[in-house]
Amino acid sequence: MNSSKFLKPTDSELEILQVLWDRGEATVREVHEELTQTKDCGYTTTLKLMQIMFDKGLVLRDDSSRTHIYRPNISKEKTQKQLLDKMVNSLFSGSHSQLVMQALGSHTPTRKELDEIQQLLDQYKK
Amino acid sequence: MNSSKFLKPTDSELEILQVLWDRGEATVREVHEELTQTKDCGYTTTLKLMQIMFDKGLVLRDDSSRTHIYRPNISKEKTQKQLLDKMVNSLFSGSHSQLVMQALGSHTPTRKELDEIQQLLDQYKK
DNA sequence: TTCTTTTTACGAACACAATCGTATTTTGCT
DNA sequence: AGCAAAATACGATTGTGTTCGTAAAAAGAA
Repeated sequence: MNSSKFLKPTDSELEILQVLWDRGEATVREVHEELTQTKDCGYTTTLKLMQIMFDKGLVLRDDSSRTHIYRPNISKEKTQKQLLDKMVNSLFSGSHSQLVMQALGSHTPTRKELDEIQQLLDQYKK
Repeated sequence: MNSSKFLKPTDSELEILQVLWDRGEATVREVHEELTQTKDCGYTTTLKLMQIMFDKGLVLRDDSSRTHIYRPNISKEKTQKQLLDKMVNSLFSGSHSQLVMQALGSHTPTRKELDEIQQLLDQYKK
């Protein structure tokens, strides 16, 4: 009964989720260290954000020990799907293939990428 | 020298742009009529949004006659590309093909869609 | 002309995201 | 025990998106 309702993470929340998805779990300190390699903000800012995410149910928290340990409570795949669907509806008139075309068209894929996509396509053709 | 800087339209602004892209141009009334088929808001809300969009440079405005006429000032394609790129970076680690895979995987494409994508793929393979 | 309708303009209110300063609590070191 | 470092909790502030009420201006109808 958690991830069924549509919770759209904000941009900052996505940055944090990215770290949690990568590492599986992390402390505020660990997340903060990683974030500050890209952007610049105070420790308490990261802390506050993660507390809010906990309140929203976006992450789980183990507060049995002094330093709390956070884990994602929504899967990367599900989140990707949700935001992708939202984009398809708001920008591509609901057409997934339109989006695929645009994604493929706006950057030249590598050989490997081509093969991967081709494989998926072949699978559907059967 | 206008659309070079990265202007990210908000959700509400995208709804309005969608109408303008479809019709080419429209009055506030026309946009509002179309919007209220989906969502529910007052006329002045739509007006205010479009005025803000004008200030931001997202739309052009012909105010030579009593009722102003609005036209988009950013192309649908360019906007799609911008937001798609943003999503690829924030959610797919910069991998376009990852996004394509997810988009294809989360909904079964029609025969026509398959052919279109295949055609694009073939083009790259050469 | 006078009244009603339509449109634009302006500003206020509300919600929420993001940031940070400060206080409190806990841990570990001397 | 006493002190410093690290972590959490709390509240305030700022910025921005969204909504709407009201006023002013313009157009049209009686």
